Amino acid sequence: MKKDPPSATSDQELAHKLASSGMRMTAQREHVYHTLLQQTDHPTADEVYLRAKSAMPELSMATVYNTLDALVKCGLIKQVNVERTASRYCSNMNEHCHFICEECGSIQDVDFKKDKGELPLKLPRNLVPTQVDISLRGRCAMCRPLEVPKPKSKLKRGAKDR
Amino acid sequence: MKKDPPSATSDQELAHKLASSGMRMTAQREHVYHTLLQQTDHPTADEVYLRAKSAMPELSMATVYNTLDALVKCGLIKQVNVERTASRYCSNMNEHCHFICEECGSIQDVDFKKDKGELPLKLPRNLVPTQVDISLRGRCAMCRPLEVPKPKSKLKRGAKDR
DNA sequence: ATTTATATTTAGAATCATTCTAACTATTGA
DNA sequence: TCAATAGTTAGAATGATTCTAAATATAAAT
Repeated sequence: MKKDPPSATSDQELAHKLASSGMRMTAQREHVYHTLLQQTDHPTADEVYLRAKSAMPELSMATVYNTLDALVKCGLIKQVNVERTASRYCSNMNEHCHFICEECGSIQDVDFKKDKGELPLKLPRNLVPTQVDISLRGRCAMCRPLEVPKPKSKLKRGAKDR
Repeated sequence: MKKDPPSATSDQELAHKLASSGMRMTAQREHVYHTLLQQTDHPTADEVYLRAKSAMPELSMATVYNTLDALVKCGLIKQVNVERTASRYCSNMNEHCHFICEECGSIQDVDFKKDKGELPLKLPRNLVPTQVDISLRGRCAMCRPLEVPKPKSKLKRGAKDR
């Protein structure tokens, strides 16, 4: 539950990446970025705004949008569009995809396997994708009614449920 | 270029699928559906509205939205959300995914291979996806600058830069 | 340090896709 | 033929995002 203090490494990375895209390091950008690092759920711009505003009350929504754009352009965060509702933002920059719970709307990261081969697609030679987005839909563990395993005749079920 | 006349088979399928979802067959639904079948690009609701309206001028935008919803619910069309802009609609009901051109915005269908194995994902056992969406981004054949073949060592580089 | 140029922030207005509302019309079934 | 239900319509409302223009901060050049 304890949150890390703003780490020098992430600040340096931020400053560096911003600079290499010709952008300046500002208090707002630093703060919004740290807000994103603190909770690795997938907040909307509005949620980022509310969280960040509590420690920086003058912060505006417009700045949050500008900053999120800037961070996406620098390659520090990802914009996640799995629903038709508000965009969500993700500070996990490892290659991964998303599982969206149709019940509660939560989003979880799903990693690729190490030896990710080719996708099973009939992709014409003249189409060269630079990016692949995969999203999965279903019910998360919390929302799925617990499956009652078929009772095995010999074992007593549920012993460890207590 | 010639378009097929409304086919009896598709009308029957429409009537049947609507009925089995407790919905009625109406002139507007039939017309919107045929509009979608005529051009297999991936029109937005607005584009469907404009195309359909030309032959049925009293048609309203609200009805187009209602109808597209109804058709999606019946399993006759798919809603395609690859951009943050307006939803697009697709009458190709084969399992497929989409290639979006970052240059011109066009969308092409990409089929899965027959023997589509497992996706290369580290999917926790407690997550059971009911739907998988894959979208690819890149430049389509039209927009990709023709690849200049690598100059062989004998040729003077830069000669053609003049 | 002071000035100048440029980037950033801000509040609020504007936009765009979509959904909602409420009155009207069409269809179905008693 | 009448009542019940479903569908259509125009326009208002909504929600996320972008735009605007003025104010402020930062960096660069004297």
